[in-house]
Amino acid sequence: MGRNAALPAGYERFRVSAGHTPDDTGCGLLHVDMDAFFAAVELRTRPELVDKPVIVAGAGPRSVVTSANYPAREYGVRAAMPVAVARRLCPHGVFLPPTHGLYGEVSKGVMAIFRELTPLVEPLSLDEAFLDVSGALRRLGETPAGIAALIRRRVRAEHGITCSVGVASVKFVAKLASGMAKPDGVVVVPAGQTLSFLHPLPISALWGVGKKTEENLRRLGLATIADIAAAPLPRLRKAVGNAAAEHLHALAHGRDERGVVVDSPEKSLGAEHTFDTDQRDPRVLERELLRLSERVAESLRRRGLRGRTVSIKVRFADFRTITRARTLPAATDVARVIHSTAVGLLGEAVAGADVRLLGVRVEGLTGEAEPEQLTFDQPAPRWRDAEVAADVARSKFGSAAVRPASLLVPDPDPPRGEP
DNA sequence: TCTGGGGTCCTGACGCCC
DNA sequence: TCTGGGGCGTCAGGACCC
Repeated sequence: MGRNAALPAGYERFRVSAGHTPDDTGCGLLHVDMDAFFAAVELRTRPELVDKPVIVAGAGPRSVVTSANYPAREYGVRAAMPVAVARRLCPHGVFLPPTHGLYGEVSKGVMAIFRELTPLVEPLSLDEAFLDVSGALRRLGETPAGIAALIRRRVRAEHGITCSVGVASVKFVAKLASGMAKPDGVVVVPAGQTLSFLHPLPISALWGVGKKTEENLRRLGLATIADIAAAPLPRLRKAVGNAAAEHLHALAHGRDERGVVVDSPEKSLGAEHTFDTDQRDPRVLERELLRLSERVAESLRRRGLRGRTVSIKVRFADFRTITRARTLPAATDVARVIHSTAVGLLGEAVAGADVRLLGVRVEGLTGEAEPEQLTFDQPAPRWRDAEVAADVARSKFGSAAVRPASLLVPDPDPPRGEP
């Protein structure tokens, strides 16, 4: 849902409006971003709420806002804000629980529209994607801005939500442009005006500059993208490290060689849970690790993946966060194996401390078909068979159909809103 | 204000092997 | 036998993104 920069003063010339379309020759890259996606999807079935502040958020005491419509934003409500704060800012707002399955379906439909127009589609998340349309212009008999308009018409007509589009000659400029187009608009940055578009903007507009990097750069007296472009590389390297310095310097000069990547393989897969109240009972923690391991193993198997490195994440009551990892002799997609590894790591990391969050992640993913290294302590393949059988049962009878016995005892911190 | 859950990438330290 | 260095894998942590 992006960092929305409102259209800065003097940037009207980049906006597409009735009777005005900036020169879009050479602008083959589009960034399409749904407006307040989750909230917009919820409003399709609750049209009476359209002009009211609507906030999509979890129900727990430690939940945060996942999406807020524009009326809610007028009260200062933002994504990632604690729900308690959002309620204070907007006490009469309508708070809705997220329905993730539905967002996934709408997202699929929207991405399908994109793929009808060009095969070069790179989804970034459920609600946004880069499109390379340079090869599709002649076939469609359209200009880039024309394709942007077509996309917006179809998304609205077929899915009942609005989106904003940035059109530019390089990816990250298209992304900045879509943020400025919000809500429900199009911004075109002519190829020849890329630098005059970029240079007045604050450094925080650059992809990869968050709070910490911004502080580091400001300490050097760098405030705008023009300052970054003019700064000597060695100075930048000292402030933010080699990779980030090269990256930011290139972006500040309007250079972004990255093309649209259609299929990038997943590198890791994980699940985590924040307890409603901090927990220190080892039995509760191990049971939560089992639940998380089950979820991770299930989604590995669903995707036909296995992973070699199991890592856990522990956030303590004081918000200090640690990770611990162990690499296995062979890749796995078996919950039992992931869980026993995670429990071992947890024992080493947590000694009677209050735990706020637990996470399990599997990295070093390979396809199921890739050869597996056999070892003497290979877990009995029966565990995997049993878990695959449970997958089948769950797909037939629902996710609660098959659970390990230890997950059936009363839980002091029951998971909420399981899809 | 008091901070979710899903990810990616980078850096530095360290051990191992050649 | 000792030493050094490069390359690589692993691990931990931090920053960033949506």
